Amino acid sequence: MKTATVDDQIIRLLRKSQLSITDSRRIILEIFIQAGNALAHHDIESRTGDKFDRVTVYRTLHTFMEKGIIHTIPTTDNSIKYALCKDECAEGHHHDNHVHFICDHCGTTTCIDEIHVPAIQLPQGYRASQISMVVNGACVKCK
Amino acid sequence: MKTATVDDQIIRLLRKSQLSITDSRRIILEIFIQAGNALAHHDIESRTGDKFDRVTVYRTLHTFMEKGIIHTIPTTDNSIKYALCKDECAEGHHHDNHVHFICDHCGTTTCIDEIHVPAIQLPQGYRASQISMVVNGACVKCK
DNA sequence: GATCATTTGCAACAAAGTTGCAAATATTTG
DNA sequence: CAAATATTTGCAACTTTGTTGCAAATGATC
Repeated sequence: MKTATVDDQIIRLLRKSQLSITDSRRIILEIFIQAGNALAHHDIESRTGDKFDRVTVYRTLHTFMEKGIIHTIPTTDNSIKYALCKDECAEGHHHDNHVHFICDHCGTTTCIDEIHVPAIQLPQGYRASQISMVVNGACVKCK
Repeated sequence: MKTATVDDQIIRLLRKSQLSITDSRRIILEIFIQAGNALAHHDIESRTGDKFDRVTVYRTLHTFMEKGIIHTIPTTDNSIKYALCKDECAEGHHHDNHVHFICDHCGTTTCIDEIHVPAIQLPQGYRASQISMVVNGACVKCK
């Protein structure tokens, strides 16, 4: 069965992150995997309905962040978007060195893994720890 | 007098944007000019005290955005930061093609005008309208 | 399967943002 | 310059978003 495989994958990921296997974590991870793109807290809430308390969703997202399972994408619309990390993300230390695309029409936010953030030369005195690049425009569907 | 000059500058800017000259607009613009870096809604509110209603600050920022007087800087902490645009910004159409720096220690957000966002090659089908680059790290003061 | 640690839901709250409407302030016009 | 008109502001009420403490429920361990 196909679902069983995804479920195995999820359980392995949670184990690896030293998290106990709970319904909310399983389901929220599944939502991320099925979505394939970045989701705001709100998106997750509307997808889980009233299966979980709002607070649980907040806490689950925080936990996933701490464990390096998801990462945030900066936006200008007062809504943090979260996306699944690739395997290289260590605990509390993200390497999401890829470009993010936000469609102005449908709002879909995608990680463009193929494209890395180009290096830049900062002025004297600045020290960079993280660089992120967000591209707005029209996505493949909305073009 | 020095203040008179700044005030003239502000009045000219508001006229140019076809906005009526009101206290809130004058004072909020002055705050931006004096700050020299990006400010969140909250920062402005704490600087104006109870001189204006909270709603007025929201509306003033929206108006400035529409008129291309300020632009937003994407952040991952659920707080939109606003910064003054350079003159090239047309109404509703921003060209803030520079790199933004957010200090992880003091939170100061600055526009690094000297450094332009490097061009990137998006995959087939995507069309970019705006690219923004945000660098996190330690600023000159906090290094 | 009992014990212990962790997670969840609930309630109550704080903060952030929005909307409609009347009063106040700007701008325009005679 | 003052009256007429247009715009902006403050207030009240509300929605949405995010947080915290604590008891009950669930998961892990032996």
